[in-house]
Amino acid sequence: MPYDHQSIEKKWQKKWEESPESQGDDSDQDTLYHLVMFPYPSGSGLHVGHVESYSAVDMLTRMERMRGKKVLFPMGYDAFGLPAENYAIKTGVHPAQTTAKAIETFRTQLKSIGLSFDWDREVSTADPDYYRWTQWLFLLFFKNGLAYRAKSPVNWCTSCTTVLANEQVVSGACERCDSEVIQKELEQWFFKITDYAERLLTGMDTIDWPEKIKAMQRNWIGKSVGATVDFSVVDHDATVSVFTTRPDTLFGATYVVLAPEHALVDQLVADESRTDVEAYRVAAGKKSALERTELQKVKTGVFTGAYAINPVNDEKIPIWIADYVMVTYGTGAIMAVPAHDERDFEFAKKYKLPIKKVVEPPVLQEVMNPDVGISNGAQTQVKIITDCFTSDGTAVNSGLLDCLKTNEAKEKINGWLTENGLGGAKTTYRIRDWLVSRQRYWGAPIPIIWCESCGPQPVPENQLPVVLPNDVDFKPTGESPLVGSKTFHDVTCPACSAPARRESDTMDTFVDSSWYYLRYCDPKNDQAFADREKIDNWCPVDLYVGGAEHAVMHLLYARFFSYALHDLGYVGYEEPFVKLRNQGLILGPDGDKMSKSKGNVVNPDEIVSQYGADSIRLYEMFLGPLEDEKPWDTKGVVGVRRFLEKVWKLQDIIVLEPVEGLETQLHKTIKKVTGDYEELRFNTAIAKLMELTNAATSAGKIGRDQYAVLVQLLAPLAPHLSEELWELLGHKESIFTSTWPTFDPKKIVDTQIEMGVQVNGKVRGSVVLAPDASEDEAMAAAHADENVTKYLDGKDVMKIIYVPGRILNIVVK
RNA sequence: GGGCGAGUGGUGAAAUUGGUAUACACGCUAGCCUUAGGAGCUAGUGCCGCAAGGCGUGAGGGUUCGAGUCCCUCCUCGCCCACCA
Repeated sequence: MPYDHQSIEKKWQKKWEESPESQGDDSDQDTLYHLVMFPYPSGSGLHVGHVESYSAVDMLTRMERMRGKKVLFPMGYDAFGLPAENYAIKTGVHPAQTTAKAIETFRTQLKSIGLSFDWDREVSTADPDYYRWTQWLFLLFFKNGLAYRAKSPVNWCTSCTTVLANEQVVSGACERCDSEVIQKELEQWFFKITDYAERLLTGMDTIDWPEKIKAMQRNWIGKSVGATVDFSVVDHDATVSVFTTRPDTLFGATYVVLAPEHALVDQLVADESRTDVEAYRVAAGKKSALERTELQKVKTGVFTGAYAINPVNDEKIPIWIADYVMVTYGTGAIMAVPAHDERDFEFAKKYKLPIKKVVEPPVLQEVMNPDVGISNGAQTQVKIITDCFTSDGTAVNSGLLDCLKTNEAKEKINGWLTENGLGGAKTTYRIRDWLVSRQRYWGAPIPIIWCESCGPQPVPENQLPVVLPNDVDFKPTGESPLVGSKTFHDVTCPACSAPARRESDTMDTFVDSSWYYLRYCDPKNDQAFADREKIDNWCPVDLYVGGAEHAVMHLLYARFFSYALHDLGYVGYEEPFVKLRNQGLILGPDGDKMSKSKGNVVNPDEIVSQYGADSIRLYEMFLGPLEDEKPWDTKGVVGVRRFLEKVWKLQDIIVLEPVEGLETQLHKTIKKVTGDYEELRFNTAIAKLMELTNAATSAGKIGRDQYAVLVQLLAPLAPHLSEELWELLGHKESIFTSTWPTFDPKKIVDTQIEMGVQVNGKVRGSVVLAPDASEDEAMAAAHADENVTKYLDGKDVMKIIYVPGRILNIVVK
């Protein structure tokens, strides 16, 4: 009987559907929560990249369940979002229809690869029963001061006349129509993620995440320790406050720069400079974010005609505006110290501004290698960029700071600034509050009602969800399509009953995905987003797997939500995802990123029908380490398919008694495979299973119980085939109700091992020995090897290094 | 400019963490079988060399009995961030 993947996979998928494996009730003690990033249900269906991460976690989940753990492993859909809405603009087909159809397709595809999701817990963010709680969470944040409304510059597409999210701006242009994106000042809704900047930073020390993701989040949060310094303005009743990380260089400040958008510019600018300053501000405002950052080669600026007083030495220094200073960072103003900052140096040279040296570089010093204890001759050369020195050193020309090292000088000047009420130590963060409102249709409506007299009022909880209306025109106008819906827009104020209007913006879809893993814990609950006990039973998530592209968006937002919900008493922990792993991109066969335009997209359906679900699962895991980028090679699928066929054929050579010669290898395989699965190292686990299969094939026989163990080890990877073989072995119950095999430590000890013999460090032969053989025995064996003795003849043995079981090295002269 | 990571056969990749480099698989070569095969089986396959032997993990140094692995100096590639004061 040949291995017929199609009938086997159909048969078992049907059985799993009819009697899904119990995932345990919510009061179980021995629980794990395995999570994969839920997909956006795109019209093009499941991608091989989805298969990669879902298969990996499915395998670990199946093993843990066989080891007696209750594992929550849910799936859902991140169903709101732009593509469906854009499709509606083009075709008039309602996003709800497009999305529902795509979800159908995804579900069918996911089931076709035999993933053991708990389908009872499936969620969709576009479902009113889901977004009702997204809205509820918005109101929770609103009532607790974590959601607020403010004016802010946002990305504006001139052609689509609509706001774009940062991620929808590609190289300064609209991703949809490729036209220019400019900055526009609009009033928007924000979440106060900045309140959590420090905790989001320090919390990372407690979680097992890839260093790369942590680094990206740290960089995004952008903590910077320094000081503020207040400069009074000559002939004006005004103070310019600047932020600097080098307060120790205050004596070297020779001018002050404000961002063009800085609020004080209007007040300070001298009449004779007004025309120039205005022209510069207009020009800067027109520049896109792209131009302002990428055309950084040339710095430009304009003198305002005003002067500031350096508080530490009473020097009168000019105030400039320049767009190399960002209004959004620090105080939007800097003190320029050209002698010790490259940007200021460049600017000062261009505009002939004075450069004053206040830090002396340290002298050259010899560095001792602490490991060796002797000088290795390496030296640290101080970095001198022509006349600009940016490293630490010793203060000079700095009055009270003279002769102090940079660190000491910082401390001293900060104290002085504080004492004199002129500023002092200050830490800033680069992260900005999260802009969550979108002038879009296909998202969760923001549950706020605007009243002339009462201001923004939360929609009463018993009126949630605020359901998306259907009487809308999707054509972009610059306003949310919801404005056009009379049934939606015109309401009464919940506080005073006066006529009022409903907020017409919807929420960023990242709000939906910031809490979805909580909904899985209790997906049918209509009293709360989830029951606290159920959350605490499963959460935090033990293992989270998904793409690295979400490093500073979803993964940061979800952490913020978790911290906020913790503080408000809704969850019992701060960090939501204890362990995170990123799957590497699967590239096209040509080594390029898969894309429709390149025509190198591999459709998993075709692989499933031709080779089988078990083969595609196994193949994607066998490709290489989960976290690496790997090119797809359809020919490689043949290899794992052959392996499955070999396993299938082993049925023909089953014997009743265990085959002695396979016993050690079997137990070593149990050990290796179990450990590898735990670490998500499926490629080496599969290789080990192949070796065992090859060994059994060569031996021409395998014991019935030995075969059963092999099938069990294979079960998480190739669930359909393993179920079938398990049944053929005479079992009535699913293989996944069986107990995961354990190895016998006594059986993994080799009685004989092959060991290399080196002469002067070069391998010259090998000997077969007991692993605990004595040095004399090892030497005797080595002398019996003529290739070894050839190199020993006529030489004196100086030294013998013998590491039992590892190596014998004979040093001769 | 900053951060993270990687360079091993023709290809995807292994290497018990300092102990016989290239496991496993693809591909390729030869042979067998077959009407045929994008099927199966057997053997071979790092490089140079007829051989003995030599050389081999991006390059060059170092430590060590022994280095893909540790240390130093470089080179190349990938990803992310970037006028952040």
